[in-house]
Amino acid sequence: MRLKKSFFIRPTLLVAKELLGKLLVRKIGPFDKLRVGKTVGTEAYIGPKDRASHAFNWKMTPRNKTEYLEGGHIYIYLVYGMYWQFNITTAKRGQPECVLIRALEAPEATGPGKLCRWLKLDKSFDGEDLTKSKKIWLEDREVKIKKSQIVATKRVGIDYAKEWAKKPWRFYIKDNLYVSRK
DNA sequence: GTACAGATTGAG
DNA sequence: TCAATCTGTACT
Repeated sequence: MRLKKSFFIRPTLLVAKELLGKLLVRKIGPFDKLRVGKTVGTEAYIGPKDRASHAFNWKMTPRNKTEYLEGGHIYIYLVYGMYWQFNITTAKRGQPECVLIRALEAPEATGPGKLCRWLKLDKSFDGEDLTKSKKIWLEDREVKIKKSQIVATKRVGIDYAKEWAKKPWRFYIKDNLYVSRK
């Protein structure tokens, strides 16, 4: 069952945690080639107060404007000139908050950059509505992830954000092989 | 117009 | 440890 708008329009930290264990479904190309992966790692970005967020201090640029969309949309952007980052917006329209999908349970998708390459996601998906799209969406599962299975640590690659870099806003499923980095 | 850092990755 | 690689942003 596809996740509805009401799932995403909730506190970002809660959405980040509850996205763990959900299925990301992607249909590719004219023949609807199917790629499905369980979400096993996420990070929350809560602009405008979060220094690590692109929308810190209400900053809005052509790049990050989709982060201001209503919960349930895709915010995708290029980092380091070569990797796409797949984010899902949360909260109400005008609130620049989102969840970065860092890890799927798929051997081809180790890391957020490779994840997008595997799913063939790029700028054309920026602003896509996950609750309506025919190409990509999230599905609920019978199996719920227990609280004790969720690990919270600091986020990756944002040391410049000083005290915000220490916030335990990265969530992943304990002992999952596809989460570990290096 | 120019300069430069960055929500990463894989090779060495 | 470090380079690849390029967009957005902040400068001049």
